[in-house]
Amino acid sequence: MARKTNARAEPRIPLSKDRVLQAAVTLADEGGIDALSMRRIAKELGVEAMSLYNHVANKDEILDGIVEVVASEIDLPSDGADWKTAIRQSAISTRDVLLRHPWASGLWGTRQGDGLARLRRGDWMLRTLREAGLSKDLTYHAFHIVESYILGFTGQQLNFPHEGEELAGMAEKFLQQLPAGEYPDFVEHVMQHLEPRHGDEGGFELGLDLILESLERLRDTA
Amino acid sequence: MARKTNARAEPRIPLSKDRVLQAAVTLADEGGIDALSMRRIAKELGVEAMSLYNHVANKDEILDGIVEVVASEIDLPSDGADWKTAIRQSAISTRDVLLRHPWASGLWGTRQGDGLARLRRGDWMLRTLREAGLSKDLTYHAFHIVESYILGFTGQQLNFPHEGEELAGMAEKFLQQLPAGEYPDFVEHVMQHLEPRHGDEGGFELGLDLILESLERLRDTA
DNA sequence: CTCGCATGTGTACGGTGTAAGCATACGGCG
DNA sequence: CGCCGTATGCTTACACCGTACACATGCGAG
Repeated sequence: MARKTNARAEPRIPLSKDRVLQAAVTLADEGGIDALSMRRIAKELGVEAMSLYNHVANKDEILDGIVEVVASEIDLPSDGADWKTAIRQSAISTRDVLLRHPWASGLWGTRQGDGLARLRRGDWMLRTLREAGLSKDLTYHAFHIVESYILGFTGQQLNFPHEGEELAGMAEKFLQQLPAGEYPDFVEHVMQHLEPRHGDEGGFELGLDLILESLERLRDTA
Repeated sequence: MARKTNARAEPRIPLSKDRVLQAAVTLADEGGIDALSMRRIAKELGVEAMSLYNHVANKDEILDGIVEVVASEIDLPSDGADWKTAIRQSAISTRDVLLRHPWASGLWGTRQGDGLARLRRGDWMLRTLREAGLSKDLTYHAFHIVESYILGFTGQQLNFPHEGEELAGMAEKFLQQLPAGEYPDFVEHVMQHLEPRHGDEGGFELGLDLILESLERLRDTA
């Protein structure tokens, strides 16, 4: 009553790049990356599609942006701890974040990734390796190796149905249709995936520790 | 003159799933995965888009199919060689194939992958590990670790501009725009990418050997 | 020869990203 | 206070996408 304008009660929060990215992340989390369309993001924000373009250049910028949002969720342990446990923690955190946003690992691998959050993370990891005493050259390769492993493992894990229920059903159908007995080792592997003890929790850390210890050995023998 | 029908000289090869997949691979190789549309594949084959549906159920089947095409290009060394060199060779071949079809690693990581070629490869690798004397459990994890590394490393390499020329240009622009001196280790890493001696050839095999030797050590101490 | 089915075509629908032009509302200025 | 420029949002439109559906055609089996 008091104000003539603004009869609507809603405070009308203005749009912003942050709000757009936030909505995009939410949408992707709920419906997968294919659910991300400019029109749907707009609807989520109670707005028309073209309005988004006042805050982002195009859809690519949104994709880059949500990867950055995800990257900024990754823990980078403060310095002081042993380098192996530090990298271990951040690797696990990276994996957790990527599993929390199942669409992210695909984008992470596809986009250039020159955003601040990813840059900060890369720098942190390189510094940690350097301060651990790895040579310049070894650090260069170690970085690639560790990153490859984290991304590769997580991506692979995401392709598999993670919920036990779903896994069992899919595995059964899969085992039935493949040439009977022709690929016994593969069959065995699928069966192992069904064993409850392989929750794929230990698997990741096992390989990670393998790599970290190898790097340490390389450092000490070089 | 002889035949009344078939005035056209062209023999009119009939369509087939194989021809469709072949065209799709060619198109993706030339223009990237985004260039793959039903209409464009059809045009490549001198046909209308809807005709493709007589040979494939939908676009997803095409995507699965071209990943299979790629997978079937991978070398699986015949048994007999040392297990480490066998896996080494096939890993390198896998990487080469994925680099040859830059769109493939994305699909490889995204699709379920229950095709014959991928299945055959998986089985081959698992068998090789088993015959190398790894335990059931260790084989299970070793498989994931090696696969993760191959896919992760290759994917990462693909995101970087591979041609020296392009790399140099991008790196320069990149280095200029990032907060000056704030991320020295990352800067150093980018610089290392520019050094000719890091053609990323050795890098892949270095990490690979690291992993294989670690697995061997695990096998012998278990 | 004829019939039926496999193969290819044409059209249409709902979806996509985004270019261009228009409406409006708000902040800084006189 | 009033004005105005600019930032923000809306509308319309275009080209392209995957594919459902109805139809044309030609070839092989009876």
